[in-house]
Amino acid sequence: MINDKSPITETYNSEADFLDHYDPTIFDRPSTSVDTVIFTVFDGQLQVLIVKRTNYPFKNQWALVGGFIDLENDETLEDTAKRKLEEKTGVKTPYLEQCFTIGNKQRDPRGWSVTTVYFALLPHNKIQLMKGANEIKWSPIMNNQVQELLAFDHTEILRQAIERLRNKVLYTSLPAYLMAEKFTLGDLQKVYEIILHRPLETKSFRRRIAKADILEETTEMRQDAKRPAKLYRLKKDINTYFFLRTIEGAINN
Amino acid sequence: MINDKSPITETYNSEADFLDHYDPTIFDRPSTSVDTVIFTVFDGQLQVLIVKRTNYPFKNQWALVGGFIDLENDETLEDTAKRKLEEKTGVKTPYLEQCFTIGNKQRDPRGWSVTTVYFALLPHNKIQLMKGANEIKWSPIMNNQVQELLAFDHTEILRQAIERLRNKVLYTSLPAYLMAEKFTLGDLQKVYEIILHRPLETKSFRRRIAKADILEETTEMRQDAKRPAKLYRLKKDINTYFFLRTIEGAINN
DNA sequence: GGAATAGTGTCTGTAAGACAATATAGA
DNA sequence: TCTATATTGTCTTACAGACACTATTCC
Repeated sequence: MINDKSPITETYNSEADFLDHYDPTIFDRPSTSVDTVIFTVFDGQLQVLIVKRTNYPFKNQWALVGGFIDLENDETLEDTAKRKLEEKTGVKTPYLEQCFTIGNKQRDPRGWSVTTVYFALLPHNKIQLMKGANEIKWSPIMNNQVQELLAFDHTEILRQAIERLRNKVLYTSLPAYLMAEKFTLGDLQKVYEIILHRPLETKSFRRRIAKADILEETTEMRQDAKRPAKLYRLKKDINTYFFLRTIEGAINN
Repeated sequence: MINDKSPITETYNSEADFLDHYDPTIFDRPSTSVDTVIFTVFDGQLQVLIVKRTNYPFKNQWALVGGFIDLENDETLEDTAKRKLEEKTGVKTPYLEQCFTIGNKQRDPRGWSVTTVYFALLPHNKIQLMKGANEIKWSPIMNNQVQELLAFDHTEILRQAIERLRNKVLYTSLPAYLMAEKFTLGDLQKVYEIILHRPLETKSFRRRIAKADILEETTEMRQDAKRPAKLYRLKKDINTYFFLRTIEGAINN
């Protein structure tokens, strides 16, 4: 992998002159990819989208949705994430947030590799998984991991992404992005509880959501088994709300 | 920049077989770098370390401390950040946090480029800037920017890093990492105020710091002009403290 | 004593936690 | 009616904001 071309020794007259003679192969570069942890909630569990790899390395192992940057067609890193996400789910504009970047010598057997990890939140309803060449499925998260053995360091990436999500749910309205078009406050609370893995006080929860002012009532009610519940929908063009106080729960110690 | 080698069409017998024949030059890769926004506080101002570039592109312009990954010697991205930081400041283990990664087609005139941005917090005392081939200096931040015209998209990177720092200072003990060995509570409050750009309530501030339990008293006092103040020092092996409540200040709206 | 800075007392306000109480459906 | 879930009332607690007050130094 060591490049034996000689380093730049010439001097240039201007920025333009330099760029005219620029040789991108002089220095070796790490490989660069984007991986997206695509979360949804259903069956009472937080689930993550995984894909079976069809190529080496880690051929036939499950992995997070990701891939290399298309230098021709992707304008930005986020474009790469969105492109891959749309390829697999058909969804164009979900909640997408950059999480962190992992880069080191050992994570890829092919050598130095950098991956920027995003996480996406999708409502589960209406998502039709795009079955292309490879298998794809939702896998439930238990104990901060999926049952499948994941390729590369994806188990660790997943663990860190879950931690980030869980932490952020303590002080934001993020779970709203996991909901179907219409939902009840009970539904939303359930989603918070599934992610946080702990029951919340109903009264406090409703006070918080009311304060955030991110929902609007619909005229409809959900008629389930017992008392009907009012259906809400996320207001248009609403940003994630940041609460000034965190839900009680061990952040420190 | 388009690579004209043909893509992989052969099939391999095993992971090992694949790796034996792996050619890293098949696909073009973006350039990958690390930039670190090195903050300190002195003269009543938040300051950032900048270096004058000696090479193209942006020759002779000021820039954040950064550089390319040394694929041979750096094990991880953070190693790259630490190496560059030590080269410039001589400091080995400051507070260092990964901030975000920017990758797009236009940020570098040489083409697709990805940079992972870290921010570091250093106490100003005792730091001897390492004057190597190039000029280096602290530049005060006013209005979320420095006076110098920075290379690449570093002005924007700096802006975002400041935003991140400022936001985090509202609910953490981060500024403790900017302090000299011994300091008074007044000193610490001043640093909070400089970063937040607003005066804080002394009583509330002291309550918060006491709650965080990150400091220990020394027996010494600082004898300044008027009433002496008790000197504190950061406890050993203390983590950043996360407060459950944010200091009042517009996060939403 | 006066000025200046260090440090405390204490009242108010806001939102979270706890939990009891009430409301509305179907069986 | 009873049961289950939805929804509200309200008391307590924790901690931030406001601001007055006290303490300690030098002049």
